[in-house]
Amino acid sequence: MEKDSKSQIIEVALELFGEHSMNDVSLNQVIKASGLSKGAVYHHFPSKKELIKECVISFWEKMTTEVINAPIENMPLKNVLAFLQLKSAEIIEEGKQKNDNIFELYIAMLFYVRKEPELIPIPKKYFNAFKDKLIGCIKNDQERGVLKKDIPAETSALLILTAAEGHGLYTISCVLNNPQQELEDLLNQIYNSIAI
Amino acid sequence: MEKDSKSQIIEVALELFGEHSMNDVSLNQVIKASGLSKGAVYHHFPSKKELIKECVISFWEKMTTEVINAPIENMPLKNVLAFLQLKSAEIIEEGKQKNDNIFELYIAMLFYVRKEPELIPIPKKYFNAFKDKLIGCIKNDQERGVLKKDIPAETSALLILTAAEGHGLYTISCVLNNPQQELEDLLNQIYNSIAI
Amino acid sequence: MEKDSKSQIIEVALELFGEHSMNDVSLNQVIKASGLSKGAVYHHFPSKKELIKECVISFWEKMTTEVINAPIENMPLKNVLAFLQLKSAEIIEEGKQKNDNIFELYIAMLFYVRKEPELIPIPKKYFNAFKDKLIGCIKNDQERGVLKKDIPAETSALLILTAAEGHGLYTISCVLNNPQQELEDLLNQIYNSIAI
Amino acid sequence: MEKDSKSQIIEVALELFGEHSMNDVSLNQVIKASGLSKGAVYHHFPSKKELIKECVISFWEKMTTEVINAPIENMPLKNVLAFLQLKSAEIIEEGKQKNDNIFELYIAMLFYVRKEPELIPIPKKYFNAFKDKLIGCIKNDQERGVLKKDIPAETSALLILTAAEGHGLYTISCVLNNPQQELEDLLNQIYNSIAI
DNA sequence: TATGAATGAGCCTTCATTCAT
DNA sequence: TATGAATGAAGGCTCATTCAT
Repeated sequence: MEKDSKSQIIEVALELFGEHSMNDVSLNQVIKASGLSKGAVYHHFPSKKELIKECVISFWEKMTTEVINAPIENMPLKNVLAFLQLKSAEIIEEGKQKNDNIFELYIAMLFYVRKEPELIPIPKKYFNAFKDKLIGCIKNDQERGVLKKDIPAETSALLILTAAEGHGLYTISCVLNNPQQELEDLLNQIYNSIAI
Repeated sequence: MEKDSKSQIIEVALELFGEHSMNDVSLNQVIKASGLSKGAVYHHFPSKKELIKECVISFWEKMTTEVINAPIENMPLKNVLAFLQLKSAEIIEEGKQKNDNIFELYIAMLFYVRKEPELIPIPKKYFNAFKDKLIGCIKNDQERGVLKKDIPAETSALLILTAAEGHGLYTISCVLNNPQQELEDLLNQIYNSIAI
Repeated sequence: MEKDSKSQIIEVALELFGEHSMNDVSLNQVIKASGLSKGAVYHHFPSKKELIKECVISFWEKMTTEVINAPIENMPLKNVLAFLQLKSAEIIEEGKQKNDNIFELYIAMLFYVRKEPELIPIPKKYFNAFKDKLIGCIKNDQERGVLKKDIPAETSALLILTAAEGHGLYTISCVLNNPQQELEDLLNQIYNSIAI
Repeated sequence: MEKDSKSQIIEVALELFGEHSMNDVSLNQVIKASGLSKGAVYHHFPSKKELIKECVISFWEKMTTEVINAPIENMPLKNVLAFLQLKSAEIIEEGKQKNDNIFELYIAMLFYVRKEPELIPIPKKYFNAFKDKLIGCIKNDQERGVLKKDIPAETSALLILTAAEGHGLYTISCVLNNPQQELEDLLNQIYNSIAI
């Protein structure tokens, strides 16, 4: 079955991309790890570039689904932020234990898109899905009278996202002293600034 | 003079690293661009890795000096934020016109350090210098009664930095619709939340 | 068929190793001489080291078969020694005419094994096959009453081998005046000392 | 003083040649180990080839002096053979403990001369000195009625030398089971065959 | 669909050597 | 005498890719 081999290759490649940098993973490694033959891989993907492209697409699709399925809907923002902290802690911990680093791959995936402009919509979809979910929660809380109504939900959501993103970057570059505490402080300050 | 050739090579390499990704620049390219011979480069740097290391160091030193010399001291925070927006716009514009992208290199430099833990202090110094400057401005404004005194300057500074960082990341990954406007919104919201 | 290319490469390499010293033969030379491409050679051998290893194995296997097939069985020792002299003369002559030198390669092969201890059994097999053949002849002659029975065949065989070996070494280092005469003298003296 | 630097370089080079194979030692290594500068070495030796040449000469001169000074004169052959065994054991032991291998270097030195025929007389001198010493001892013993007079001392000496040489070769190629015992057996058999 | 042998450009690195100072 | 910057050929090796089977 074509489908099987193909998606298996993508999966294996993504795994390797998580362990090393995308640039440092050769097709040979993917081939060896996939257990298939050179010809088989080239049968499914005309070139390495194409394989990577499909990996990027697959990656963002997974991320998007994950966000869409995140049990955030109708949560008070307070809880959402706690959820974010938890996720962050998880990723950091995982990065320490395993050899891979999801966040690093995530950044690489974000960057990759620049070279293939037709792919831009894909991470954008993820980003917007994320932002929209946040906006939804914020608006809910505004309705419930928990958050100030005169601060645009859009900007608040963006602030949460960018701050978390920047914090992640600083974290994996080992520039922060106590990443988890600092993330908590950041999100708290944001929350307090928009809470009634 | 050794100094000349060596620093020239670093300079040329950094330039190339700005145009393509650090990983994609071969020593041959550096050599060709430097106008020197293969042997000459290897005379100054025992390996490509070492050359990159010195480039990373040089990069962060430049960045740190730039921050330290930034005419931010004693500025009201309002102006500092305007200054940040200006800088951001500049970088974005430059990235569009030239082939290089300072921000992408900046991220790569941040990441590189993970593989060479002894280098971590170097970007950390830059980061702290930046944060300290911001904290200074915020405390000044607090003294002057422009900013709320009950919000810790430290966290506010970190919020500005992470939000700007995250915004940069989102910008170069083409995920935002109107980056400059959105940065303005973000910084405004932050400012308003801490202003009296 | 894999076999063809692979063994062809080994053959070509062994030829070159005979002409120059193993160390002085570059993979490029092997590649050029084999008529294949760089990639093809690396497809069959993961590294130069591995190629050399397989050459060493192939060399000793050939040598061993040659010894095992040598028409020495049941010959009187006298004739065997004459046979040895002939072989020696042949090798010396060949070395003078062609560019290669079997004996030099032989020594190199003997030495190589030190760096790859798992290969030691291979030349050892050759050596023992040779010694056993000699021992067989000596014992035969002892039975026939041609050679003294109180001198251990084992040591006599070893004496013949080591003396021939040492003589070979001195010959190719041009230290002897009349190698063939001297070899005859040596073997004669050994023979006489154990003959009745 | 030119003499000092020059002979120091040779000494250092010979040391390295003992540790690695002559081919594998680069001038850079010699330069680094000598503590001198590139230019300095090239001031003394026009090329690597010339340096090696002088090392070869120096090596054989040392060896020759050593033989000439060996306290063998007037010794009964019996003792000389015991002395040889001792020396052999020493070299083997040293090779096991240190990283270097005198015997391997010795062979390389013997071979080297083939490429530079004008050097042939140098190891030849060593070889002849050794042989002559042995001949002297044998003749002494013949006079004293310990050794048979009808066996030419020349051939006996050569037999001892070649057997020892061959034994050495077999020893360092790990082909023998009990090198020291076997050397003793060999020399004993030779001795007995010429003793009265 | 799948195999794996073959290709050749290009990568990082080492080396002997030259030469201005 | 001595320094060390510079040269460029060559070495071992990797890689994406092609293609006959």
